[in-house]
Amino acid sequence: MKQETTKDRILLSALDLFSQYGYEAVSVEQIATAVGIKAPSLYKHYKSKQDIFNAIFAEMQRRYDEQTEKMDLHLADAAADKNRFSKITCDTLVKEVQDLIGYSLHDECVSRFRRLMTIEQFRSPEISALYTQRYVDRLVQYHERLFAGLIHADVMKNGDIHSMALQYVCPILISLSVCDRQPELEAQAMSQIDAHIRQFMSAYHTDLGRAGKAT
Amino acid sequence: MKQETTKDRILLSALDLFSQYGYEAVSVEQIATAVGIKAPSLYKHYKSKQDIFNAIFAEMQRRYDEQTEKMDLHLADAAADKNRFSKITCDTLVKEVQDLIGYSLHDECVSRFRRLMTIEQFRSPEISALYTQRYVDRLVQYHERLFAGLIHADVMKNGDIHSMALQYVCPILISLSVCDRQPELEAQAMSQIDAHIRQFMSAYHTDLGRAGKAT
DNA sequence: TAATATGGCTAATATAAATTAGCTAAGGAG
DNA sequence: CTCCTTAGCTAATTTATATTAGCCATATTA
Repeated sequence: MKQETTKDRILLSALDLFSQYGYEAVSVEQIATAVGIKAPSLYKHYKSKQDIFNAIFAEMQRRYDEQTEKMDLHLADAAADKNRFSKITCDTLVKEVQDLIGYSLHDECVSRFRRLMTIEQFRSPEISALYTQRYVDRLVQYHERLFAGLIHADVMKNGDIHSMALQYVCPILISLSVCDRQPELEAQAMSQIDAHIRQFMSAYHTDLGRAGKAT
Repeated sequence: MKQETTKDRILLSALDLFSQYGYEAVSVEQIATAVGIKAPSLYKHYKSKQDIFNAIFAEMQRRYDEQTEKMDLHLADAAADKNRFSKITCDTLVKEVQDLIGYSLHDECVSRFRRLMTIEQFRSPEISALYTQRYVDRLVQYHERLFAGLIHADVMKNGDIHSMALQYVCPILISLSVCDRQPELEAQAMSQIDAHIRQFMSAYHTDLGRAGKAT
């Protein structure tokens, strides 16, 4: 319930601008204007432009850690209860992915920060590694574990789990990046993801009959 | 055999710098220094910093059009000779992708320009659309046509061609972007791509027996 | 050879951007 | 009520950067 402080609004506005134009291309003046104050006033809250950037980074790292914890619990949950895996259907997966994409695309902070990372990813080896870790490896690893469970429960055919996870996750990641660039393609991307998951399951599901309408 | 002119060296150096730091973050002074001349001398060759950027864009567009034409011919070639499709094996595909990735990663201009596009992709709707077209759609469409041929030749199982192309291409695209960020992971990425293609073919090839060592 | 265009240079200019200094009003703590 | 911290402001400072002006040597061409 606490009202939005100026300090927070600066972060929000800066993230918004940085995610469109990149750190260098945005002036403190622009940030200040977006917040509705004058540039020198910013320095009452942050000691430099770089400091604003760092604060954004720290805050988003905090949120990320939070969310990672949730995902881990979610998976541990499913693993604890063996026969939950056998209940997983195409629709379950579609729904899960839709939620994920919806969140990733529509949470302003999350999507803006991802765009910012995309723009700044070549700046340092640390950011590069962070980007891969956060936006590729984590999702792949999550689905490796998921598929391992599904194979063990005889819901999915056996195979190279890593490659399977890649084939499942990468089209989703690419769709996400397309939507980051061209939000107007979101509906189309979502329906492609839907088709992709059904096709994927029709290829890898043990129960071929009802897995999808792939034709 | 014509020697490298200063005008060209400026483009090269500018592309190199832009692809690391982004347009805004690079000064004309840095470009000049990289070329080995003083900043004002640049203006004997290009009328502004923006003009350098535009020239890079135009030149890379030219090369791109050239290469697209080649790919089209390559495909038309294969289509003309029906039974060439049936000769396509896992190894053929692996080799083709290795060549493509090798070129995309090791041709300095191509890889730097892709990084530049990645950094600047949110600047305008035109660049956004160009990026998707160039780095996603084109490869997907190419493989849709390839797979259509392979299905028709009964080499691959039938299915949703678009989804199949996505599942094939996207892991490759993601690997490429990982290597752009972290060149040290290239060997690992290549072997993952190899495994991916074998797994993909083991899932979609009609002749399951010899398609891959996926286990 | 004379004339000219080319491509380099230094010095100058203009502007934008980040940051600092220092004033002031408002709101809470003593 | 008084004091002091907070958070805003304007004005000033510093530095960086893009670009222009104008000089000079070399090389091409008539």
